[in-house]
Amino acid sequence: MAKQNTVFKDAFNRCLKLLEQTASLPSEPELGATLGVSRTTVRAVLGRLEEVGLLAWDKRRKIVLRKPVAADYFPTEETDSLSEIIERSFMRRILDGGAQPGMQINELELAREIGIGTTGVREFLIRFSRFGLIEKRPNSHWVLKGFTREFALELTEVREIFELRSAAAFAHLPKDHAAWQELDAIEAVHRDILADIDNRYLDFSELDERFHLLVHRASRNRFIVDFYDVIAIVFHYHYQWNKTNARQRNARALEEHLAYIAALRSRDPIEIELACRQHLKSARETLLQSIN
Amino acid sequence: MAKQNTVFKDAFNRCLKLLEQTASLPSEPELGATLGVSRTTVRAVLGRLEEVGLLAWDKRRKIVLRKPVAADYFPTEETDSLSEIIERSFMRRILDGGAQPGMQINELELAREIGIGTTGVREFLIRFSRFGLIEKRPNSHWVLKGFTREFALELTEVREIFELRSAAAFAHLPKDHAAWQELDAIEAVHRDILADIDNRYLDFSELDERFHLLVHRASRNRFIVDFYDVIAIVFHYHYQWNKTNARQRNARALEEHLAYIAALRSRDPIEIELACRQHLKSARETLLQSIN
DNA sequence: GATCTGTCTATTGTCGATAAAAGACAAATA
DNA sequence: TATTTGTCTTTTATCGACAATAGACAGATC
Repeated sequence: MAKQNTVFKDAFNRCLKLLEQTASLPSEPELGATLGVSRTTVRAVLGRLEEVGLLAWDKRRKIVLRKPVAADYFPTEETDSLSEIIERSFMRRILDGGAQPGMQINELELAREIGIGTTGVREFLIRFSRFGLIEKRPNSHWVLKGFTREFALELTEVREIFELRSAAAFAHLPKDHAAWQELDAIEAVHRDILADIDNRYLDFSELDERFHLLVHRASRNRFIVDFYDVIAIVFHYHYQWNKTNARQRNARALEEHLAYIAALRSRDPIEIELACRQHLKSARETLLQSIN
Repeated sequence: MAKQNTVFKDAFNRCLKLLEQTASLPSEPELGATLGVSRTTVRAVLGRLEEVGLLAWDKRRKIVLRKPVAADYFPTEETDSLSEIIERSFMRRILDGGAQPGMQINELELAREIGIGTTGVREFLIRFSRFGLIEKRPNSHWVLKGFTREFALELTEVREIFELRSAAAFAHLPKDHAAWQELDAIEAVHRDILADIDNRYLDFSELDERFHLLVHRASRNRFIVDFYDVIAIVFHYHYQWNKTNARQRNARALEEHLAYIAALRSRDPIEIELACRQHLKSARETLLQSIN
């Protein structure tokens, strides 16, 4: 096969979700915009919906015939794009400890294990190299530098420089800037999660990313914003991996975020710096604890 | 062809340089270490040297038969690796102004124009994307963000943060650290070039990179050191492109470097910061001038 | 006994081919 | 007249294949 049709399958699944709530579907361009795919894909989805008897489709008339059931959905394994599959698989290896620093990475072997072609692996490794965890020896193999203490310290050093700067810049955003509204929304989610912390503490990871990215964006500097990708991926997988004391840890981080948000609202540089430093310090400690 | 033999050709050319100075060649492993290639390539080089009558090769005996002439060398176009070719070609497009911000980048078209396969182009674009000049729309094209004023400002902002920090760290390196010797060597080259500035002002570009990279390394932070790649590539091509007042500009930068080096030697944080800021300021101005 | 060479295998770099997905344009419809 | 649909072309994502290069191992040589 030349190209996986994951875009189609994922769009199809998301379209089924829409079907659960409406009696008919909108026009092709509108549907395309909703699902974030091209009309070509929309038509393929509609075609399949008709085929399995979910939809009567004739030009502009798209009538839902029955509600979708679980069996109508494509399995989730088939909707993940190649890069998602390989990233997860690769990070698991690194974080699960099966991978020692200094180890060689073999493209072909990796490709076989994940069940994809070498091109995919190569492109992934190139993209991934910017996270500083691997390094290429030209005309030869990649070397795993490993998720070490040094890595974590170097990462957090730059993070702290950038975030302190971004937080300071946040205070200078004009009052009508969309970031303030987003900050309100984020704060509300914080309170929601805290109110039901025992059940929802795992929602923190995603919220954490959303909040810090918002702060970094205030720098209006693409290099600072892009660097947040590195932090996000490390913390994302770190949260998935290290679940010890997760409830307590996340509760504490949520409280720190609330203090940080309040400081941002105050627009007082000193308060902002204090709250930011306080939170970054515990984030660093959490990360370091998981290494040794 | 599956793979270019540029490694072989480049090693061959560098081996010819060695031949100009000796009457016989060392063992295969030693030669490999000198040229930075594997024994396989060394043997291919030796084989060719024998073929063209430059060398009598029998096991350990490798006697030079005649001095190489210009015609023995492979043309330099053939010794550049694919990534070098494509990088140069691509940067020329961006900097020469033929490329407007917002423009779409077509992989196939680019590949045809440069005369390589699409895989090479894709991998290059992925690697290149970390420089912040292009951006990918998934399942669709790349977008050129362009070498704009905003780009230059964002780049120099981060550069200044990192370099000030690295310069401060430099002062704390132990006295016997190899960096101090390298600093001496770099200073000597500065004086050499200044003494013959009219003929050698174009040597500045390479020296500039060597000096600033040394400073950045003092941070002992891979993210800071890696970021220097972005700066290096931009300034490298910028120097090649914008030759107006190059002599004067480089002479000034050389003087600033000397003051900066003296400040580093003094280990006085305030002097270092002053000299560093002074130089970074004029570097930024030079870069900005070339844009508008 | 250490290093070198001959030989062989393993791995990377690059290509062209092909299905999926995006996107352009004109005719149809409301 | 503004959308929508039908049809067609262009472009990307992914694969497998193969030459260049790296690297391993045993026998040869100093």
